[in-house]
Amino acid sequence: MELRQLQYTLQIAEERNFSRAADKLHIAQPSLSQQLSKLERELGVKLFQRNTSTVELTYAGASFIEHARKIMDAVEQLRQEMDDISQLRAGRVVIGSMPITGSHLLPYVLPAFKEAYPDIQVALLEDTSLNLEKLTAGGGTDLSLLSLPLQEPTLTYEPIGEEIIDLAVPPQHPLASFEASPGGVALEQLKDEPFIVLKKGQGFRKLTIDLCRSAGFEPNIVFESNNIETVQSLVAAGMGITLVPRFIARSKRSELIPVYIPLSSSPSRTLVIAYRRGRYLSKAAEAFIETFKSTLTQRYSS
Amino acid sequence: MELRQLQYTLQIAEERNFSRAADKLHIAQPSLSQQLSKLERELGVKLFQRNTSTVELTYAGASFIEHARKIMDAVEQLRQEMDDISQLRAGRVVIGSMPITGSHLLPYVLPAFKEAYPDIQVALLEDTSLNLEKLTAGGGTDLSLLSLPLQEPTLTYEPIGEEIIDLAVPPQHPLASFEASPGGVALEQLKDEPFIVLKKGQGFRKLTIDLCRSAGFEPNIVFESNNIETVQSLVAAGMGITLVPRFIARSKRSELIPVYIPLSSSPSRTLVIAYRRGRYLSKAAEAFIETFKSTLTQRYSS
DNA sequence: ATGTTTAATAGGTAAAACTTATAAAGATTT
DNA sequence: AAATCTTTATAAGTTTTACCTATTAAACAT
Repeated sequence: MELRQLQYTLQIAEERNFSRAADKLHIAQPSLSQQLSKLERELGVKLFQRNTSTVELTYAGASFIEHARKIMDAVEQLRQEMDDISQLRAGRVVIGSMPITGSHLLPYVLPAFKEAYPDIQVALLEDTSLNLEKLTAGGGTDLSLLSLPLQEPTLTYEPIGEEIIDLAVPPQHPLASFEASPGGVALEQLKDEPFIVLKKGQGFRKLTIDLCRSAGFEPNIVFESNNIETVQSLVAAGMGITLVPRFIARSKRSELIPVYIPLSSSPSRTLVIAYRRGRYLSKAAEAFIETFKSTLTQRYSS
Repeated sequence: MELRQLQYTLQIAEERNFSRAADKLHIAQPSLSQQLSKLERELGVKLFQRNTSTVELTYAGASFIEHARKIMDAVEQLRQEMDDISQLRAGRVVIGSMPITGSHLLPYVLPAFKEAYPDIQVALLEDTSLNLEKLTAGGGTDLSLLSLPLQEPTLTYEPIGEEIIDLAVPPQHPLASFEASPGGVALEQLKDEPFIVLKKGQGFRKLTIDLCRSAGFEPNIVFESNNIETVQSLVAAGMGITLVPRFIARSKRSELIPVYIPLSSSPSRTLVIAYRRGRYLSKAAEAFIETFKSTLTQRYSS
């Protein structure tokens, strides 16, 4: 039994005439006779009582078309669904992000994506960089927002932007006067300052420490937190200083606002969307990357 | 899209391995790869994320097999239904019969048929011979129980039995003494008797009159009824005499019982099952004819 | 490193679905 | 009543396609 045969049978039942049905099906009439005969032989049942003048359904035929209609409907539904997915009218992307990036970048990207592809589900998953890499490598997420360098060799990535890293100090701090300074502050000036940083496992902690080391000193860590917001609040309260990605500063609206000062060396981190090397990227995932890139350049390049 | 491809895809999804799936499908592995590729190309969607070591469903693939399973189930159901019909485990026969035959023959046939083919619906339709012929010729019934000769030329028939015609007289009638007589009574002896017959349109009325005429007299009709039972009751009550098909006499159990006497010429009528000439007979209808014949010979031939 | 197992590709064959041409049977028209 | 039109079925030939075997390329295990 073939779908073609179901379709042919339905058409014959509708037209009650082989020649007309064949025309509508864009095949020659003999093909139709052949296919129906073959089907009837296979089923062991006559579907139509026919002679040269009339074509009418048998009991078996009536039962057949009833079922056949349901089947063809289901096939049409399947086809429609596949078409929706390929046209990005449906789908699902699981995205992993670091808490820092997730809360400060995605709020701009997700609405744009939802508008462009309203029927694609987006699932969000926050974790530390290290865990995200493992998850993505194992297929737990389709994409992850990370910053270079990556540890997992099975991951590949697309860069989506450079993020300048600024210094954050308490308002009453001597360096606070450099806020508007075009040159900014040199990292070396911070070697005796008390540092507040993120806890281990978070990518940005490692970046902060690496920057200090490359400036020739080991940072004096006086406090650690899992939350970059907490870190900033502590800084604003005068507990110490820290480095922060610039994107985060902008969205800070709370009571305790530190002073953000550019660093003279303009250090930066590269944000990437990482995914499994060699793995097929779903169209939904591809669309997400595209939206992400265009949204960010639109927002931050100007 | 082909049913074959749905089946193949389901098998791959089950095995998550092309070679093993190909084995189970009894095809070579390259065929499976080809068919899946072709399907994916047609749909514009990758169904499986695969490399040499792993085969896993994509989002689209998961959605596909969900639909595909339903479709294959429906196809299986259709196949089963057609098989049931061809194996006579389902179907429907519409049978027409004359009131005489219907009430006296079918009660023996229908139970046997129901037992042999419990899931075939039987619809019964009683009418006069003439109307039945028209109905059957027009497709209103699949089969009709009639007696020869038929008027409609588009009908053909299968004989199912000869039915002897007896004379029925009141118990106090002079001829009643011939009840046990081996030779019976000659039709000619009835030429001055008052006849009670069926009304016009009923086949047996015509037969009765024709028999009298061929015996050389016109019957003296003193009463007419649509119902053979009424006719017999009137005879038993002494209102006149009549001719009756022998099968009917046997089932008479009421108060008013006429005396049945064989006729010396042993006239008979041929009962037939009639159906449209050249028309495809459903297996259910064929089965009914078969059951009818075997039931009657079993009952009356001994 | 080597051997094994995986899916994909290439080339050839056989099945089958399609085509055109024609026949047979009813219905319709002259 | 003969002829014509219209219907489905059959025959023969062509094209498409699903399949096979052989082979390749990549990943994994030993």
